[in-house]
Amino acid sequence: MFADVILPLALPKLYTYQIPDGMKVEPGMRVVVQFGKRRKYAAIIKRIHDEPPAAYAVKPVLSKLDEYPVVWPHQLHFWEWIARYYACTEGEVMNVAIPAHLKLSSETIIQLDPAYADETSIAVLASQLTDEAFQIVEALAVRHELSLAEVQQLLGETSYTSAQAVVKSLIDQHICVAYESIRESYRPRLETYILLSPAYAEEQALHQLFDQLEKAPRQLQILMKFYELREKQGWVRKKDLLEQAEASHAQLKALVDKGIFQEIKQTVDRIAFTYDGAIQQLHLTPSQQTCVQQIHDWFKEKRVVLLHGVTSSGKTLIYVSLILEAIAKGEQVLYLLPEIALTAQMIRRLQQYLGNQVGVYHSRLSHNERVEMWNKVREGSLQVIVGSRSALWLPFCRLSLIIVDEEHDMSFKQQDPAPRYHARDAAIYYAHLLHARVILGSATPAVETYQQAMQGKYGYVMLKERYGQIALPDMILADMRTIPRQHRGERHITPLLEDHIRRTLQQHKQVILFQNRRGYAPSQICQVCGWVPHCEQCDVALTYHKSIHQLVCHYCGRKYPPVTQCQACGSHAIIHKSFGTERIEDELHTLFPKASIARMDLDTMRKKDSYHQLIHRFEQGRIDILVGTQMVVKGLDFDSVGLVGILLADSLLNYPDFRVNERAFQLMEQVSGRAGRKGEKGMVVIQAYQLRHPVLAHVMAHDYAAFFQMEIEARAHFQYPPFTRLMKIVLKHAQQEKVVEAAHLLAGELTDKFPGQITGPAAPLVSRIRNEYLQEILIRLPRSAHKLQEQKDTIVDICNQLQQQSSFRHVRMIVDVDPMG
DNA sequence: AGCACGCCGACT
DNA sequence: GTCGGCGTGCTC
Ligand SMILES: [Zn+2]
Ligand SMILES: [Zn+2]
Repeated sequence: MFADVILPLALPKLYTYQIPDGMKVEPGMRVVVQFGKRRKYAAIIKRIHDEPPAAYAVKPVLSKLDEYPVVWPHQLHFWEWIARYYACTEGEVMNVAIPAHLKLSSETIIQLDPAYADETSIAVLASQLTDEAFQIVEALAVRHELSLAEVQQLLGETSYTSAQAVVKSLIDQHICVAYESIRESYRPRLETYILLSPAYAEEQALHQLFDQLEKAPRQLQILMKFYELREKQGWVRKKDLLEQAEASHAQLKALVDKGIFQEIKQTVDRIAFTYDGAIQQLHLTPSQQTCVQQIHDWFKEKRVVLLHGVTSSGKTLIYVSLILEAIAKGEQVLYLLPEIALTAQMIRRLQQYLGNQVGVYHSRLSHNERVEMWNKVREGSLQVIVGSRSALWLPFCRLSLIIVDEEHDMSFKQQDPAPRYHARDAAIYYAHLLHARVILGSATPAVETYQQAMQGKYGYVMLKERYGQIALPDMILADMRTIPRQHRGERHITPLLEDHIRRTLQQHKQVILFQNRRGYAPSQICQVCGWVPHCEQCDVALTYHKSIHQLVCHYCGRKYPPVTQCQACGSHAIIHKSFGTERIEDELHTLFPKASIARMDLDTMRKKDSYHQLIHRFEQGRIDILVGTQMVVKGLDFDSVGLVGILLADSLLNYPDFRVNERAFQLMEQVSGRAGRKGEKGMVVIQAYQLRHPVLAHVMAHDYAAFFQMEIEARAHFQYPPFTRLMKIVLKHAQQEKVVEAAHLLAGELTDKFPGQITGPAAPLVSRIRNEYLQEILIRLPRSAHKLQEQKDTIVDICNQLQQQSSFRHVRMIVDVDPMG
């Protein structure tokens, strides 16, 4: 029999190995195989068959690593679909899908040849070998074994030749021997427990023991404590006994040596499920009950339901209700959140209703913890998982519901290593495969999602009621031009915002000021109405390039002369403006010298725990004004925020990205949701130049439907999703001329094949990253599934052909299916 | 992704 | 003449 296996590498094909007679394996099990000259990997069996390959000699499966499959057959189908849809290899999918500790690869270990076992024979080598080679021999004489990595370390930076070359010559001279070592890296956690020897089980023997220990009061004390602990919890951990009896290791060891105690090692869970609070009974309001009923009705005919609920409308309780039903039926539920930071908060809320039936899974768990969660989900002993997108890869055995909360959030799309998958979209496909259901939850649904719901492809349930009668905040626009002319450029807070901050602080309430993280898109802007020129073809904001004194479109690369007159109001007052991220703390300090001001962004939150510390300080009221980027929008459920300020809405509105409006609307709506508390109305001040921007009007009115109507028309007119599907090819190379040449060639070939579907090539806004120049090509693909896949495959072929040409071998090409920007 | 093989430049 | 640079191709 033969096994087609997936190797954890970016290889386009499966590889076939022979299964030795008597080895019992199944698809989904990990096996050790040799791949290439020496290296060994843990590969996953995808298919078992009896078709002997004719074209090559087959190598045998060396051993099996699992008694049970670590992934289910349905997962293997899912991986295959992901690889095809997102144009990557199954090996790359495997690499993101399974925990690092289930992925094994061998390392080369070297030893001295037995002929050099004694010191004299080694000493002889000193004169024959290079310094580096002899250094290795000396180290081996002491340590017996070295891995190739250790050799590299030993030679360090002083080495001119690679460790590999030195080792190879030692092996060729028969001074060293090498072998490949592959080891399981998962280590179960062991804890030592203390038992009383069976000999003392009898009462009589026990009495004798107490008498016997009369002369050893410390040991007697330990024995007494042992009884106490055993009585209390039924078992005795060594650690607890030592601590509570205040005993030393030596004293306990004496008892073990005397044969009174026995030590046993037992594997224990790393993740403690220790929620011991009261389990709350779920009470739904009438409108929430109706909502649950509506979801059930939709599920009779639809796989996916969009739950459109304004902030704090109690979406979580709806989820809890559905989770409880699934648990009762013995089924599993996956609850996906866009960011790891949100999982901790959510799990605390869910535990109030579900106790210890909930687990977390995300990439910040330790490698060993991830393996343990993996196994619990596979066995079905854990029914509910809250996690970030990586939780989608867990081996669920009875998954019946996937909840994608904050489904509009673009961080569900994986950016860098392939597969560049969208967890929401992937979850919907996975649910099809498993006959499971999906709930997409959001206050501001993604345009694509809402469109599907409006067309009847998804069920749609709206939850209007605001929980606890929290009123929507008052919305105020502040004109940036009210900053006195002489202070323009140095001041960024309008008199109106300043006034509202002052009043809020006087009422001892807190202020959050939002600043956009994506900074710096230099553009032209009308000073009178705030109009910004857009590309006629792509509908994205044009960027002003000072060096060439031209406006550039970052999608199609088209250049325009600078505008001199506003196309909206006719004014000639056009200026250049960069919507960057200003450090406004100094300004705040000057305006409010007594207020305590803190900043929350990726840079200041880099240190471990600084995030939680800051939140804690804010909750305690020790921070008056919190300035932050996107981080302050997500996740935090602060209670006493009186005012939220958006420092410069234009920085959200002018980014060259076809989704800007969607992003801006979602962000401003979400920021607004932070203002206010139970019973008290909050306030939101939006500072902007473009006061008449349509997105702002919809935000002011909290009118999602109107926003959607406007946006969907633009998407239709400019042929963006959901009316087409997009594919982006990013080319990277250290030399600008090289990427530009490759990009133009590629775009040319693509245009031949798919006329009218290609935009670009063009340099993106950030055109150089880590010493590499970038070029991007955008391709519009049809919506119908079979044509789509066909065209995708052709595009990948064209890319590979170009890559094959020796002059472009070093141009990196990254294919991004359904890109976010 | 490794790893080996193979073909050209600067050194013994 | 050799050593070693890395460009090219393959791995069941
Ligand atoms: Zn104007
Ligand atoms: Zn354009």
